[in-house]
Amino acid sequence: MNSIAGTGKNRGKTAARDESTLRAGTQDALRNAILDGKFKAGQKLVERELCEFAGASRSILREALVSLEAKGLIEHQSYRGYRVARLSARKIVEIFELRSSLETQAAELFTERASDEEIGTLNVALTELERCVVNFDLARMRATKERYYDTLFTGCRNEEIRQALANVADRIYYLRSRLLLDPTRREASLEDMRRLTSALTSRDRLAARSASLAHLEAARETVLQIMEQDDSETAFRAA
Amino acid sequence: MNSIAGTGKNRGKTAARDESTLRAGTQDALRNAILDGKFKAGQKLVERELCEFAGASRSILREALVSLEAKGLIEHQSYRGYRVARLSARKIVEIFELRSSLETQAAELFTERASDEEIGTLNVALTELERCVVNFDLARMRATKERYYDTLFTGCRNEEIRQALANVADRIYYLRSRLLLDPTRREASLEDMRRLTSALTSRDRLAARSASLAHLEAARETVLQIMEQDDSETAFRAA
DNA sequence: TATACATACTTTGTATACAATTATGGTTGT
DNA sequence: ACAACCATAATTGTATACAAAGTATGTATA
Repeated sequence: MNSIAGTGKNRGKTAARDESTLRAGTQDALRNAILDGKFKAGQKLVERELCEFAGASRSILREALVSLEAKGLIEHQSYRGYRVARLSARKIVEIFELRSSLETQAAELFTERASDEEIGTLNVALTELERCVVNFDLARMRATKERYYDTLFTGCRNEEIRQALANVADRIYYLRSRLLLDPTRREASLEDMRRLTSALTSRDRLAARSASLAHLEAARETVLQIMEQDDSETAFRAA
Repeated sequence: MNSIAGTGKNRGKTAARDESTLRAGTQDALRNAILDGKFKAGQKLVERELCEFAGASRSILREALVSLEAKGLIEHQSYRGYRVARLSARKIVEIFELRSSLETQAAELFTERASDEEIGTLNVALTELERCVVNFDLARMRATKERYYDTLFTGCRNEEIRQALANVADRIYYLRSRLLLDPTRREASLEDMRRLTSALTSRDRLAARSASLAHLEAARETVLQIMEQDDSETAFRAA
């Protein structure tokens, strides 16, 4: 009946998408629910309930599910339906390796293709980031970091890589807040980004590559630590 | 009606997939039709006709289409339906850069994780490849090359990267035959693979990276040449 | 306790209807 | 002949009902 998708209830938290069709809106509503943790990892997704939640008919809902499955956000088993994707420690490592490979390539390409304006944007964002760290302004920090990476991934002038990175980001989105909050990491991360920014600004391809690699390696280590921490029980189970 | 999907008519040409549900079978049938060139780039895909072709109902068919769209094999426009994805020269370059990034990462990881058996398999495949080139046995060459890369992508022990590479391969599948046929490229390519295999065998990460990069760069150049060649008209149009 | 069975529920697939939008082809006016 | 315009057909988007197949669950029985 009444369509929730695209009518405001599920807007604003994460990026707005193409909601020109009901399917796109439904898909976006589900995606947001997953990213926001409304649907938790491993949770069973029952079609009937989702129809109600999204205000969509079954046809539309199922198409949305198929698309989300293709993007790796949910899993499917025959006659057992869909559930929110669960990430084992191994899977997370794999995704980080994938991300590493893409992000490093993006950084390299950026040095050759980005406009001077984009380089300027990076530096502005970095400066703002420094302020945020000092002021413990996490919300602004989050937004600024997003702006920084948006610029980086746009500046590499490769839509395929940008898309793939966006997908990867969605899949490990739920780790983000804890990564940002990690106190030991915060200063080191900033230093990494200073190095990266400097390399990108001077358009030094090799330096950009190595800075990017170092940053990602450090992030990966932090994630693994976090995971060991709450490894004992919840959330993470092998597929 | 009678379901064609998964009943033999569309089997054998390309890899067998999960056909446990009709949807999976339908999706696979369409994918094969696209890879085999039965549906050509840019061709309009009319739902009613596809239903008949795949022997599936419209609901199932549309789900299959949604999935193929997510994988980048077909494009969609609202109220204008689906068509087989068209690749502009720019898009091909982007995909090659994506592939480059993934494949070099795979090669690097292979040097650290592959079993000695896998390294053996690579060397056997390489030897066989040499023979194929001498004998102009293109069919066997194709199969052997597939075996080589399967081994490489499995040996890197990263399912995410393997999957992403499989996707990329699908999207540029139709270029493959022409790449293999290129006479100037064939010897050079073999030399590239000798270098790569040697680096992988000695588990030399850096050498593997640079060999992989060189190989991909050469392949990219060849593709661009081929494209300029038949650039004048058919097939390739900007999105 | 363990097995078998009955039952309810979920998923999968089909068919159908109708609305929304686009494509097509012809008519008209110039 | 040619352009704008309109009526109609074709296609896609959305919704719903129903049947078939498989899964999950709980109960009775050995």
